[in-house]
Amino acid sequence: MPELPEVETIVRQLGPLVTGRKVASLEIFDQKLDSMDNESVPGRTVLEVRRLGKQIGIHLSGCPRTASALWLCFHLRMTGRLIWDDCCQTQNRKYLRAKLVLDKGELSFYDMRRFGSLKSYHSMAESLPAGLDPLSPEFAPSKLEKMLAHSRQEIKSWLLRQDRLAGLGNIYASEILFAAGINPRRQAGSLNSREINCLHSKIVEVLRLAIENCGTTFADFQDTRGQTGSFQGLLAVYGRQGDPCPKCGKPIVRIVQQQRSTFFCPDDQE
DNA sequence: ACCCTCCTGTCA
DNA sequence: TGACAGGAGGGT
Repeated sequence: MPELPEVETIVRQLGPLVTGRKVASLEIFDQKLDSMDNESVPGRTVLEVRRLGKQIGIHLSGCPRTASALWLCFHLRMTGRLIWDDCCQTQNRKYLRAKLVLDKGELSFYDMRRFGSLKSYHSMAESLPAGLDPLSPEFAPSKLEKMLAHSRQEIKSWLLRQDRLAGLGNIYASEILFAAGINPRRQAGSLNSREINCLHSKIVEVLRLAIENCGTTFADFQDTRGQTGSFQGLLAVYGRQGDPCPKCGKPIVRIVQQQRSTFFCPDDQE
């Protein structure tokens, strides 16, 4: 499920639930996550929960064994879910990959496709060579213009590059380009100043609106409380090939770029 | 700058 | 049976 708005939703919920709690244990059930050193986690206290791009970082204090603080970083990839106190047994236990047990409550990491990851770092920055967060104050039109300059990559593909902007994914890339009226096949470096300003403002607007709506949910439940987002009701083009374009009424078209679907309106996106 | 792959499941 | 799924690292 997770692009920036969904991850932000999880982080906002998780923060108040776990901050100040003490870690009792970290259980790993999937061999793919075995590189995680779960012995070094018990006894630490949760200091904060933060998002970096699409990653979720749980900041842990030092402990008697190790003085230095630690970041537990989750990346949910396609099907990862972090579920707080799964009392309702809403999730299929078969996909339980790890569990962080606190002095009160527990956080379960489910992941059907097992693309997700859990690793520990001494700082969050080292977890990924991440690009700029599009919701950070540093993200200005001039900055976007510099990043786009000379790139011959198609703008849709460029928007998915986490080493440039960290957090956009396949849904919001299509939605943002539709809102900005920019054809997904345009070369990134070919956008003029007017288009870049528009793109910049739509990136921020679409992400903020999606966060206000707790993200997009396709399957049943997603977030830490098993709640669903509601932004799927506001999607203009994603998954809507053949549906009438909200602006002009002509059919939305689906194309494939780098083996991934892109949805757009050929009439409204030049 | 692309294509494949990692997994498991659903749907046409 | 084959296409596709909200992601991204690795190889060419």
